[in-house]
Amino acid sequence: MKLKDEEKRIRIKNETINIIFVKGFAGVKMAELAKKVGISPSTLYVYYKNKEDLIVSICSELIQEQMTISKENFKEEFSLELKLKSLWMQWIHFGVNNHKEMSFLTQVKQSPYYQKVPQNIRDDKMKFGINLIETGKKEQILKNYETEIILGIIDALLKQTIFFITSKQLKLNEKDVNMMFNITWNAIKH
Amino acid sequence: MKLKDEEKRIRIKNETINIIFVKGFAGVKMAELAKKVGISPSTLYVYYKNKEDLIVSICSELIQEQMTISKENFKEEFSLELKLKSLWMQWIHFGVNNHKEMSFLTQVKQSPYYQKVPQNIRDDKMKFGINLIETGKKEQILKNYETEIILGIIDALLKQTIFFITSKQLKLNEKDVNMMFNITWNAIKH
Amino acid sequence: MKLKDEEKRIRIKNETINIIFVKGFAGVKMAELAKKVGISPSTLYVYYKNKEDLIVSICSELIQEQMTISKENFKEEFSLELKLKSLWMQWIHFGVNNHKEMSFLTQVKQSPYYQKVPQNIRDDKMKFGINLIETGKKEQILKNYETEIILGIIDALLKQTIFFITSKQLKLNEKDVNMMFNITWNAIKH
Amino acid sequence: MKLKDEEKRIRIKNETINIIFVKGFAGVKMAELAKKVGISPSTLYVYYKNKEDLIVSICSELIQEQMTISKENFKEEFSLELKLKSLWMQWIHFGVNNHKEMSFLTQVKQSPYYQKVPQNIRDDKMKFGINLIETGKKEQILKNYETEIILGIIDALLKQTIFFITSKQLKLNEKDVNMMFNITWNAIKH
DNA sequence: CATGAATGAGCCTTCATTCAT
DNA sequence: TATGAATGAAGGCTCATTCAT
Repeated sequence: MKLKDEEKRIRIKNETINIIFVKGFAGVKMAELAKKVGISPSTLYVYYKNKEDLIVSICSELIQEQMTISKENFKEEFSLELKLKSLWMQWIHFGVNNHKEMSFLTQVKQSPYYQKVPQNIRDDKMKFGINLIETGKKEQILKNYETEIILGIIDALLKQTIFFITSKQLKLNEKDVNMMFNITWNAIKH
Repeated sequence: MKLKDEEKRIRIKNETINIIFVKGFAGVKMAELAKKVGISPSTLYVYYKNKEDLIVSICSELIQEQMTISKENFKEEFSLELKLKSLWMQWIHFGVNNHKEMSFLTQVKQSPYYQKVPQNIRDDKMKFGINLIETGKKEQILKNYETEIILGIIDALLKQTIFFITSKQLKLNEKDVNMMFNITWNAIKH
Repeated sequence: MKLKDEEKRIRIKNETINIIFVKGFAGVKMAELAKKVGISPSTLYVYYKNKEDLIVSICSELIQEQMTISKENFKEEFSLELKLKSLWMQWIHFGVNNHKEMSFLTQVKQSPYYQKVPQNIRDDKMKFGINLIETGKKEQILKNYETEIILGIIDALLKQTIFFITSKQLKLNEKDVNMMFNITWNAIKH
Repeated sequence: MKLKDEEKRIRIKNETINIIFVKGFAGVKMAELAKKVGISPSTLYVYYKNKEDLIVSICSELIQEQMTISKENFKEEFSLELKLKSLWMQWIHFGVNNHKEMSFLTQVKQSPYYQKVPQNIRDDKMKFGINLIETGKKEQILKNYETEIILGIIDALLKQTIFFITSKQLKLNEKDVNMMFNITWNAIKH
């Protein structure tokens, strides 16, 4: 019984992400969402308090999934460059394999709903990277830029790489992805 | 006989941009917009056919303004690096001084309205940069990456720089902006 | 000066009739009418007090034109049958040559505007026919039905004949028109 | 879970017909209609997709009701004259007892909405009469006029009869209705 | 828990008419 | 007189949410 419910909740979540990917943020109509999931509109309200709760919950879950992945496969014995590269690759994989989810996050971040995502979740999101970078700066492996700047550069080039991969015109191979990482690394390393 | 007021059209435009900046894309309600401009809702329809026309027209105008600026102050005698840096600085200035307009464009691009912006306007937007880059590749000053990749790298780091400048926490000085250009230049130069 | 104005009034009238013929009664938008006439919407209000006045005035004028035509070519020395046939032919001609005007009248009669046409104009409309019929009944040439019934029968078959002529599928010749009159005459003659 | 209420749909239908009868075609305002039915305006959209659907659906239903009635009580063994008279009487009864519905149909037919009534429904409407008439022409009982002409004559006199009966001034008795049928029959019989 | 009908609040848009020149 | 901009009043429709079963 409990399992079945959880499965329905997941279907709602996936369908929401899908609709936003296809029709954009304004395309999420509760009635249409219900129809695609194959349930009644009012049943949505059994699983989520209201539309805001639906969007914010999914958003929070996605952020936390993203964080969890960062922590896995993290080898303490790697050099900073390798640690970062390993993270980079994981993020690329996550971004490419969860293209729709990334699109969802991008759109929610520009909407008023993002304000409602609990502060701690929004904060935690970057903590992992921040730690890594601050260590790198202390050990004088990374340039002494403000942490936000280094993070921003990584983030900008990472997202651009994912965009390249998922865009239909370009077909990036593994060498290209390495190249993009090298650009990033050269930009921030001492 | 009152004359249609170009100044009024501009006020509508600015107020629209302002509302989108403050409340996001879904916040544009024709009635509220009219109120802020100080006219009657129906008067909006004297200047713009409907909401879509309002958004799309403003978007088209902004893109064209942006292009016009690229063409000014373009010195044929400069080296490629200086040409690019000059463009870079202009774009930075434009982006920083037209922060709200940039936010408007970003949001429209993710909305279905962007499809309605005339194709030629959407195309022309990048032509200027494309020419510069292809010349640079021919002269072996730039790396032989696909043009879209070089453009994408420039675009990602440019936007990130503008974000740094306009974000409240960071206060980038001129040296920092130069630094961001150097990162970009190093990433694409041979 | 006066002439020019009158000519403009007539253009407004004709365009109104035309629009109703093409787009139906709901199609008369003051702004569109003005555009078709080639004047400004506000100029309409120089010639007609408001929309109701426009419709009602045109309607009244048309009814009176129709009446005037009945009186012309009326030969006192004709037999009743010939008088009626002569009227019948005139009405047919009027209806066919003023197809759009007839359509206008038909539509106005079913609209609330018709209530605003002065009672005396609405009454007078039929007086000519009424006199003829009452004389015919007295002289026992026509059946002794109530006058409204005889008038109604004539009216129904007359309009149907006009409809036949103006409908695209049927092409009535003169013989057919005579035939339709004979049907009518047989229906009412003693 | 409340069940969609067929009875409510019928109330909407009747109220629509009523409003058009009293206020004419332009008088149908969704909000007012809802008020008269005793529901919320948005509830109308549960039963009909939009205003056009409301009008067109009701129109189609009425046409089909009218056809169904023609088929009932049709005696194959009757002579053509009796068959026609039987139809005539049924149509008269229908027209008189469904005065408002007839007024609805008349008005819709002159509006652009009528174009949206499915072609097959519009076509079928007359098929019954057409068959009867063509048979009559073959058997040389009816005059050899074009079928449309015979149909038109019947239709014109039928509607006029209904108008006589429902008009307040005249009170037709059964004899008068017979008389009107005889006029019609004489007009078309050989 | 599940549902589909029902709704109120709100939005975009139209249009006859008036205003100001 | 002629005009085009300006507008208030209204109408159609949507949609998140609740009601009643």
